[in-house]
Amino acid sequence: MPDSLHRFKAEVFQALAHPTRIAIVELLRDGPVSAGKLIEQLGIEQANASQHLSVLRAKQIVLNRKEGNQVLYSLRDPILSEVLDIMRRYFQAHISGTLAALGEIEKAETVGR
Amino acid sequence: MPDSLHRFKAEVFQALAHPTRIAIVELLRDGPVSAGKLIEQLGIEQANASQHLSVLRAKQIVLNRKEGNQVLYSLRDPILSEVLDIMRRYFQAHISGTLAALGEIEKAETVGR
DNA sequence: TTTGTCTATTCTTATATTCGAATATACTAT
DNA sequence: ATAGTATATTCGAATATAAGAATAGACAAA
Repeated sequence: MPDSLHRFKAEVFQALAHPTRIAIVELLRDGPVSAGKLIEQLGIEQANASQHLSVLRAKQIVLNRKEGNQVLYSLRDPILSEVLDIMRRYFQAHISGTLAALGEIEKAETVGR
Repeated sequence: MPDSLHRFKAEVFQALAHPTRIAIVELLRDGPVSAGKLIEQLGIEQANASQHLSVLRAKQIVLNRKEGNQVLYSLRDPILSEVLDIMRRYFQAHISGTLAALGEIEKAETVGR
């Protein structure tokens, strides 16, 4: 039954399908970071960050351990950094088209008009 | 502003964050396939498949071209297959844990109880 | 033109996600 | 104990996504 594989992958993608959560994964790339530091870097509400961390925890993207007063988060598997690296290449290969598709650009389209 | 990059990546992940759409991408791995063939392989409602294809089109994951009566879909960039390959490795590395996390297993947890 | 086949869109309903605000819990220090 | 700091959870409102049913459009064959 291949669909449980698909479901699993879909859940991982779903967990990564938010700008804040991608930012979190990238911040964890070089080693564990405390929740507080993450919140500071992200510049968002504490509760909101905590919710996103909760999503990543639920899908086992990140691990957390208490360190005295605070909670250290880390990437469970660096393989996920690889995925983001590939996404970076993908992005670079398609910048113009994808930015346009995302509605980030309306200029340069009207050059020939 | 790094956040537009994050937004872009998040949108791609979002597009892939559904079992049916993952299945579609995998079916397109070895070359273009018609919408009809896809629907047949997926075994879902025609309308539903078409909606998922629409999502993939909107995010530029797939390309489509009319071929007489039908519409041929293809992967825009095979790099996405790579991503799925990596996901497969990720999955294999964490099967038991992730299945448990996805609630697919309750057995073997009660061994020591 | 009419009919049949293939594909896309729209509509509705059900469910999920996201956010901020408020609250709760855990640990440290006094 | 009490107070302070760090983190998590709960709640409610707004928005997004998913599915089937029904409909529409595009092309091919007669």
